[in-house]
Amino acid sequence: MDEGTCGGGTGGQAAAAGVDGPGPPGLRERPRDADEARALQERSAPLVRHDAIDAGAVSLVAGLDVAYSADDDRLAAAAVVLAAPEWEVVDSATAVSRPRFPYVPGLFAFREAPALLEAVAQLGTRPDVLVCDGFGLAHPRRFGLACHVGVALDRPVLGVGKTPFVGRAEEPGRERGAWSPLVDDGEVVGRCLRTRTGVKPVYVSVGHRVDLASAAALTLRMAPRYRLPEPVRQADRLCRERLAAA
DNA sequence: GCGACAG
DNA sequence: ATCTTGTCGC
Repeated sequence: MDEGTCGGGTGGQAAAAGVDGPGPPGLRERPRDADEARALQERSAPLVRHDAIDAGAVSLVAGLDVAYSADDDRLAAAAVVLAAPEWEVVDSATAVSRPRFPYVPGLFAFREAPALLEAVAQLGTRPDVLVCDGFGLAHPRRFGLACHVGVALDRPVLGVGKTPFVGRAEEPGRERGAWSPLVDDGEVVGRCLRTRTGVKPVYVSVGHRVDLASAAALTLRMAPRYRLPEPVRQADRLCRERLAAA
């Protein structure tokens, strides 16, 4: 593990009171190369669980996102916890480090997950669900970032992507709440969901310990006003801010 | 073989 | 991801 500077946040100063955990082997280490990374994903994919959860009963959600520096090679990860039903920020943490893996479509998690897990470990709050900016099962090997983070933490995680990666979906109805299945290789790997009437839809997929219907319902509840779920918007804002600071 | 390819 | 202003529309 490289050096990494962490910053606690809004709520608890006492670190590590929230989510943490060793998780299964491999997911917290850096693969030697792309082949090893792919093998690790194939080995981990069977561990993903789909559990139905009551989206309306979820009260604490953590949004996760990463920002990259324009000039140097720093990267900042943020985890922001929001409380339903108004989604006000109740806790947050950040971690600054360097990418530990090159950007390769499909191996995205090996780049961002280490810093994200570091930020999550700093939280003083234990969220019911975590939301990643990216995909879960909607991935070539059915093990995208949301699955990687979910299995590593053994916590409920879902992914919300802004642009399609794998699979195809028909254009959902124009109204908020309309959706269509995201299908890849004959398999439903996610859902194309319209969170705002007349606005480009988002792509929801299962990360871990949550099923697709629950993930979509929760995504809609977390996005009462903007296209992206509030936790993701807040995490996006915080990691950029953290990068702007020294 | 060629192009596409989450952030 | 990042480089980047104003502008059209609800």
